[in-house]
Amino acid sequence: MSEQVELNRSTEESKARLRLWLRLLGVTRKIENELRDKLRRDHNTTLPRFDVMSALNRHRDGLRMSELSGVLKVSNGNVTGIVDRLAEEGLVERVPVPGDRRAMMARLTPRGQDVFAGQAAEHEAWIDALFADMGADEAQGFAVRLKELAEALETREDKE
Amino acid sequence: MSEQVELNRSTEESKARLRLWLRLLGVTRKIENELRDKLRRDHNTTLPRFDVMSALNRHRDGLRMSELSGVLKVSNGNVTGIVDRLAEEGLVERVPVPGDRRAMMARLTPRGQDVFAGQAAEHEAWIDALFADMGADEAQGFAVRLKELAEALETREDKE
DNA sequence: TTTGCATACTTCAATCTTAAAATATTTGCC
DNA sequence: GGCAAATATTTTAAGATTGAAGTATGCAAA
Repeated sequence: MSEQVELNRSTEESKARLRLWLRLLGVTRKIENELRDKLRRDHNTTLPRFDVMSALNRHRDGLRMSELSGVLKVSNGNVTGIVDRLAEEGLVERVPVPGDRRAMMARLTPRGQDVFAGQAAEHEAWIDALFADMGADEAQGFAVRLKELAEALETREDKE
Repeated sequence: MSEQVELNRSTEESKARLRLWLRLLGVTRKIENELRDKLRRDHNTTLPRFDVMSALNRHRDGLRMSELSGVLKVSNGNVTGIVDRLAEEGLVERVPVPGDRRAMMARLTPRGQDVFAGQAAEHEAWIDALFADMGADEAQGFAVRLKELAEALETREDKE
């Protein structure tokens, strides 16, 4: 009978976690959709392009293609295509890595930095408005907890 | 000077919200990638296919194509393609809506229900493991707060 | 009842995305 | 030095995704 109780508790717990996951996914998609619309409307760009430029903006010396895909949590081939298109427009450039001819650094061009600066300022204001419901303290607490969760995920043995 | 203080406070607040958003996005992508791998490895399917079947499973009478895209927060054209592929495999079927010849209901076939049941059981266990860091109470509190945020987002005037 | 706008869905072109194969280079081992 | 395995990136094919255009049907006002 205590096992029955345990089973019920466990099932309830897993249901709670599942609901949390579905909420997380729903909120994230909703916000992504809003940002996508605004980026297209106001800056004639896309979310993946913004993400790439944002990552490169945080790393002024540039990032290797593989580091870029790692940061963005997308595949290698994916960033190849996005960087190709940004490079065609002169917003990003590929720079060879001294000492390793296999590798390539991607980095913002001066024009890319200018263009991104305008996008980023608005982006921050959009986020600010979308999360208006949440004060700074709560947002920070939330972020800290999510960071712990992320670390737990990284640490996890991927045996399953 | 008090305006300077206000500006600083406001900027700090918006930075905290931005960090929260980046964490939310990062955790969501990480988990999506894990689920994608597992679905492919163990069930030879994809995340969008699972999402469609999951939505249809929660609505046994079926959903109109437009309801389906609304629930999943993706475009109409997108679900058309995914339902096409699921229908080819006999997992989903399209049913005309009596009284409105423009509309179509998508619903799981009996085989689709069987196949999905197997996927869903494992999916719940995966989520349970991924969120092992978080107890049921915390997960529920988190979910409640996200729901409030989602409602605030829905209510927001989209004037910007 | 006809005409025009709205609705539901599909199609289309472009971009994004993944997983796997291919290419080029580096590194370790003998 | 030379070869095998590992690493960094690109290419490829299939699927996913969007936004806009196209098609068919419904609805409502004149």
